[in-house]
Amino acid sequence: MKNTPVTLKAIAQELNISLSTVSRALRGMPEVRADTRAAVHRLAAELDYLPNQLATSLAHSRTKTIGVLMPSLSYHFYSALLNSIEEAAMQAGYSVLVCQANESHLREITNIQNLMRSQVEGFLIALARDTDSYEHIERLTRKNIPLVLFDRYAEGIAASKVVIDNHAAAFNATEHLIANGCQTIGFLAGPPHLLISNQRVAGYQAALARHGLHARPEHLLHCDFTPENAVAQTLKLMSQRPAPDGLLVVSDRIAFPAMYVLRQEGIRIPEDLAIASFNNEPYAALQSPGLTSVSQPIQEMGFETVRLLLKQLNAESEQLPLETKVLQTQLVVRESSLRNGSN
Amino acid sequence: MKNTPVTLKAIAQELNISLSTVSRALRGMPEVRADTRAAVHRLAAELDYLPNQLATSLAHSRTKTIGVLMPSLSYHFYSALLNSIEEAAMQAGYSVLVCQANESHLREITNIQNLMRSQVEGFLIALARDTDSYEHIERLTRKNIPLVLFDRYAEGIAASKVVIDNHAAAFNATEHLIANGCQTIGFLAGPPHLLISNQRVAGYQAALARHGLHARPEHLLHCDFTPENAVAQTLKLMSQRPAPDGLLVVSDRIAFPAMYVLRQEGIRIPEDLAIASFNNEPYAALQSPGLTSVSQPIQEMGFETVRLLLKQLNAESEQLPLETKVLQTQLVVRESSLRNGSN
DNA sequence: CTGTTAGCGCCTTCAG
DNA sequence: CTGAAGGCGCTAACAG
Repeated sequence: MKNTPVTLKAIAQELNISLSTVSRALRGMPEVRADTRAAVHRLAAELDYLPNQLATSLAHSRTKTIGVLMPSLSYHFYSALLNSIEEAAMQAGYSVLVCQANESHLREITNIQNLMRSQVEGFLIALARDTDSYEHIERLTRKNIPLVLFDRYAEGIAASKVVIDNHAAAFNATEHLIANGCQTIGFLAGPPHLLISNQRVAGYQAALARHGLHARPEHLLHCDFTPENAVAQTLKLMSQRPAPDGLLVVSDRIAFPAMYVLRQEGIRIPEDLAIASFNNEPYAALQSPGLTSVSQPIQEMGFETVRLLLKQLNAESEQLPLETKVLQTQLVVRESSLRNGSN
Repeated sequence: MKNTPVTLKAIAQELNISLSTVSRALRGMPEVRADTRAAVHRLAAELDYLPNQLATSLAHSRTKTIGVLMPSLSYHFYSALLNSIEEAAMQAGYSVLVCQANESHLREITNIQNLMRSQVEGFLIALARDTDSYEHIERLTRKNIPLVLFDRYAEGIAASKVVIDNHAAAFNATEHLIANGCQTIGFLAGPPHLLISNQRVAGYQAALARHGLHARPEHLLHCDFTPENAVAQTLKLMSQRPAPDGLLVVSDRIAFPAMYVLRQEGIRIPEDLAIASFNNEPYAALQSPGLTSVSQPIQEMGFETVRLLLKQLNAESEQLPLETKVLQTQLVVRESSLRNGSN
């Protein structure tokens, strides 16, 4: 026997009062007599009543929900970011609907549609690795749907965003390698169309130029973020002549497999090859040697992202000026890039 | 100007036909004339119509959604599991609503409530670390709400579950250490009330007993899964006399920091201390030395979990017999536990 | 083949 | 302070 769902109507009938009175009592509206309110609450508790959120949202035409689109939750960076986003959203009284694109452009598109169908009031998006056109995002902005991009964005999308200064961070990290005696610095980059990767490449190249070092194209290799590919590209890079004595990596996710295979190959870090990377995942500190890495303010990024979205959600006017929040990063220096002889 | 949401009614008015005809046309019901169907589809596409899922679900009293409750998505194991669950659910035409408890009992309770309010049709749950009473879960089973526990379960909950044989896996791993010459084997366990941890402890102790080795209580230490605590407990364990020459760890999440601090301390792996662990996360292979670890069939676990839930969702009778699916694990042997001299 | 009606569970006027 | 009525967007009989 299927127990009939406990609804406002059920409670009302049981108590021989009207449905609307029950609704008011349960929502703590002041104009309900104390004893009927008490009776309602008692019965509701007893029956374990939970409001049907679908119905509430439908009636309100308001879900108090925001959609979050992540490239992949298997990256520690994004799952950590999700935590801060969830917390910030909760504090503001919003729920979060999370989707992962699994780095796929197609999946990103269907995820956005699903979130739209679920009537999310706004979007928080970091682009998937494979996303190389942006009509699905622009469709959102055209409809004036509140949207904030974070971390992985793209140029030309008319949306607010929360990002770091990738160019500057890469510039600094490269200078750090140079200061530690590196003369021939390689770069393991992300996919060629990934903007934040390209910005980091540009910063790296600018630093080389600034210090009169030659940026050799054969020392710039692209990776797709899989460990296998990272290993392969690392080996390829090290087979170039002259071999690099320094290495900047676009992400710890690539740096870890790289360090692994370098150890296998008997290449000493940092003596033969100094390494610096991005994201400063917890595991970077647990490497031997510890991995020098650009730390991103994950907590702040999550909070800022939500803050910018809330601003749009609460805005009176439709056309809010776009904002770009650039967060500060910090190079966390560990042994992987420290050479005794230099600096 | 806020663009009025595009609804069935809007399309119907524009086309001067009835709302239900539009509905039928859009859902591909056969009894609609070809040309009106075409007109409807054209306009819907033009207006970028997306059905309001809240309304659809309300009308159907059916959300085709299952709630997934994870201890934390920052653990690679669980985010990988989520991927396979999402895939299996999608194949069956279900959406997934994910929550993370952040290892908190309280958060787990509120997450369940939120998912109930969202009218999920069933639950997939792995218990949070801090969960040590189960009324919130039993409330679900009492209401006959479809539920499958996976990985982290508890005894006495009347629910189907998908698990591994923790006792056997720990027994095997311990025997493997013994075969590699370990005489004094320590165990870094999880929190004292975590069933799967206790099962692993029992398996470890059984293996020791089987081989006539003494299970010293001072060689069994509990960790809370934070890296800091893992480091502290590792140091504490190694300060015991006699010092262990073998170590079993309840999870790679604890083994990684442990290996790190052991290296810091100049303790050689596996020469001084052979190590084996659980979960076989991708980083286990990237460690130096590679970490021997019990591999769980993540994909299969996700699929089985969904399959058992679907069975309940599609069941005619209310009271389906409970099922427990025990999946096979495999000890992936790497250098961390291999000693040349022994075996 | 199409329109009308009622209803999913809840909220919100508007009367009383 | 309480009840009745209408509506949120959609589906599902029931007529025609």
